[in-house]
Amino acid sequence: MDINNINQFIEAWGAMGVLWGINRSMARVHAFLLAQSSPIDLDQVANRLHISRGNASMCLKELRNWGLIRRINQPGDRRDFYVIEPDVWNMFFRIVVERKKREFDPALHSLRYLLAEADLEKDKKIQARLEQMEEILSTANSIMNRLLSDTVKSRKMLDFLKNFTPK
Amino acid sequence: MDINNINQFIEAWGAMGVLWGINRSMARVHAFLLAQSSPIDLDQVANRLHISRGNASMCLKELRNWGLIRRINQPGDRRDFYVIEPDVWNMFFRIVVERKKREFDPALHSLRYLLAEADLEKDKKIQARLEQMEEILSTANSIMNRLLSDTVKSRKMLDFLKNFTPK
DNA sequence: ACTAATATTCAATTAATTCTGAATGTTCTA
DNA sequence: TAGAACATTCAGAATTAATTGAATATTAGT
Repeated sequence: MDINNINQFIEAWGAMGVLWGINRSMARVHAFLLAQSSPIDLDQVANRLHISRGNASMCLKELRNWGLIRRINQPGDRRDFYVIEPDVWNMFFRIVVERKKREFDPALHSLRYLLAEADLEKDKKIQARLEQMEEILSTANSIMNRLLSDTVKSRKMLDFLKNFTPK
Repeated sequence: MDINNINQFIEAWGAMGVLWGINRSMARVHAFLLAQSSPIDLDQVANRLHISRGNASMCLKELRNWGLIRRINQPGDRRDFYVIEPDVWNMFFRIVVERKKREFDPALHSLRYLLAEADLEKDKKIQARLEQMEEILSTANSIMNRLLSDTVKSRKMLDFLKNFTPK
């Protein structure tokens, strides 16, 4: 994989990351590590992507929180090195888990809170609408919880759905 | 539903919107319309949420692009009025369709482009990783396309999954 | 315990996004 | 076709988010 292609990939992934709620630097760091086969240290990340060491440090930390990369140590070397999560399937799994936690769960929580606290008696139409929303999100929530508790199960589910149509 | 509860809901929904990539004003306008049972015009939106008429106009336009609200006309009234998409299930459906279009599709496209253009021969490990990513995203893509082409089918699928565990 | 090498934090800066409101466009009525 | 009522656009202002880099912390070797 030559330099130009890696650069192109890094920028494409970076732009895309912005679209789906991961900041640009973090997505670029992720792309860079995806395109490397040996461990990379903080300086290499900062130099290659032309970002500050502080920013690189924060991006690597955040990618680790998402479970997308791993920190490893080389014997006889004090520096921290980073590699991409080796199981690709697991990588997507982590992204879905993280996004559910950040986006979906607060939405459901806020809706439930509203239904519990608000005095909706006066407008049945609105109450019915919000209750229906809660029901749909609850169903989605329990399906996701069941699937995301088990990588193997998720993978089987995806394979199953590939050839399934409800009638 | 009293004023305080509506206000609380609007702000909660607004904050949440930011989390999941819809801007604050747009999410607040959406929340306001969700909590109304009769059609609302642009002035009412701007006044109630303390935003400019220009901003209100853009938010209403964007919500219409997402398919989350409808513009209607009252006979004998020149103003445009807006109501929430009446079918709640359809509302979520629209959100998923729109987010797939904006987030998922460009990701898959950029990955496919890279695989087609890049000279990956030199590093089989990276090539294998990217190909596996493409395969997973392609599978997810075809499942989504099939489901999202048909509201009724989607609904049935959700009901089916509620009680299904792959073994 | 001191020094050197490396990593992290965070206040200040820079960049990106959102919002405003005046200008402009559209549509209806007379 | 002129004017009134309403809607939309978009350049610049205001706000919010991301980034830098100097200060601070951590770790390992001596």
